[in-house]
Amino acid sequence: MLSLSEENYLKAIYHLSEQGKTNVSTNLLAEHMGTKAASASDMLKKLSQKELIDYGRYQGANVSESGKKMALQIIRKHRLWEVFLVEKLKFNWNEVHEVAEQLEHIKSPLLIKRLDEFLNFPKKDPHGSPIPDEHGEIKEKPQFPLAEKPPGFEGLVVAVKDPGNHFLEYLDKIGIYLGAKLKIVDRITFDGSSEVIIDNKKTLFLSKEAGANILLSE
Amino acid sequence: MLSLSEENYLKAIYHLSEQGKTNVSTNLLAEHMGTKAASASDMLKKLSQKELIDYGRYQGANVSESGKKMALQIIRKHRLWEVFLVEKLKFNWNEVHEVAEQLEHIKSPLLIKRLDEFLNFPKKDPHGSPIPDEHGEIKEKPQFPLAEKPPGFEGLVVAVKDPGNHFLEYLDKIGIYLGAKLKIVDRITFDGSSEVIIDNKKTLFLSKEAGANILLSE
DNA sequence: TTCAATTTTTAAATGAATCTAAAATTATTA
DNA sequence: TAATAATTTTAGATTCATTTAAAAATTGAA
Ligand SMILES: [Mn+2]
Ligand SMILES: [Mn+2]
Ligand SMILES: [Mn+2]
Ligand SMILES: [Mn+2]
Repeated sequence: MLSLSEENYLKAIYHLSEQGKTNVSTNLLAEHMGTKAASASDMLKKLSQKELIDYGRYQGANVSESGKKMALQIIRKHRLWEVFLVEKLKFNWNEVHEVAEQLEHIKSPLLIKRLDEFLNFPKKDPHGSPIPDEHGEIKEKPQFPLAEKPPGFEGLVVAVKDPGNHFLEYLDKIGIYLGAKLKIVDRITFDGSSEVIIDNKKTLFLSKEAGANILLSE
Repeated sequence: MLSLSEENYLKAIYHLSEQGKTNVSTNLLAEHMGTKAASASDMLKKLSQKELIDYGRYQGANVSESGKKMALQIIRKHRLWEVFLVEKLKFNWNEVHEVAEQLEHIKSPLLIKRLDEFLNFPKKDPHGSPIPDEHGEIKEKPQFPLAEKPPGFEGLVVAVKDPGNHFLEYLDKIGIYLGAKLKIVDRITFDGSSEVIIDNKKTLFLSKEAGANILLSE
């Protein structure tokens, strides 16, 4: 059984791998965990001993098959709890992550099975991220950062790439939500920002950064 | 902020105090926690330093005012989660305690406020124990162990004193549940057992121990 | 009321998770 | 490619929760 710290580190390594980074470095991991490199280095050794990651000194880490499975189960729990908080307890989507960070460590297979049933087997968390099934399988339709699509493109807002608090608050403020219909009207060459229309109604300008963080369906 | 261990020890001291024991002893506490006396002794010193208990070397411990408040908040969370598990996730009443033992440590005032609302402000947990309100107030109607009431007495089953797994399973098996109407028909002098009728239907014999653990309303 | 049994505390160790500082290794750049 | 810079690991401490063993205090029985 993994400790709370082991679970959090393993999840971080998995998430960093997903973001393209292969051979996750000690410094990057420490930064993500809010700890120092020495601590991350110790943990890499420990997770490696448990064969949850492939790791060699100075070489960086990658999740192993069993590590990936473990990580996905933790992520499954995290996202199911986030759905619960929003759907049942009326949390705002920017209030759920911290609490889910705690709830994801509760040990009870029955609890997760029943929670999944209670929530009617949701496929997405409140930020549009897919919820792995009990075997760690993820099915996700193709989605694209708004900033990468040309003017004229129309799609639905299906997720945010990095669901940070401030970004979600900003989306609330400007009226962008999951499921909103969004048409790209123009791309400003000067700064890479986008002019968009939401639900055929409101026109908005989104910075390059915002556009990179909003994911659209085809 | 209290650590997980501190919370569990404090709660244990509170529960033991409630069971009549004044000046909770190191050994008794250790036994309840499944640890050794040395560990309990260390923890008593620590909780005393934080002024959550009144304690002097060799003198035993009693919860202080602030300690009682803390303990009742943890118990509030524990019991709200138990209600959630039974009412919403269809757990049996004998499956909830272990999971609630974990869930009670989740730190989020908003979560508990919303959970309480979601459950429609329950006053009792699935074993009939009262749920303290947000100020730590408990209101409970008088209740009596079945074994202490004479033949002829009629009342409702309102709680079990010590909701251990095996006892709850046993109650399920013989058809006793919270809210059942129960009439005491006879008391057997030989072994202190009781003959009872449930819901004016089924006649049963209950051991002295079982009778002491079933609480009836007036 | 004394002294032996019991209880409680303290001392010394261990393992987990963290830190700072120093050493080792790898990467960069002049 | 050799020195320097950056990264990573290791060494040595610290804090927390636990243990075993020994010492101290209390209790209670003769
Ligand atoms: Mn999250
Ligand atoms: Mn977490
Ligand atoms: Mn319980
Ligand atoms: Mn607990």
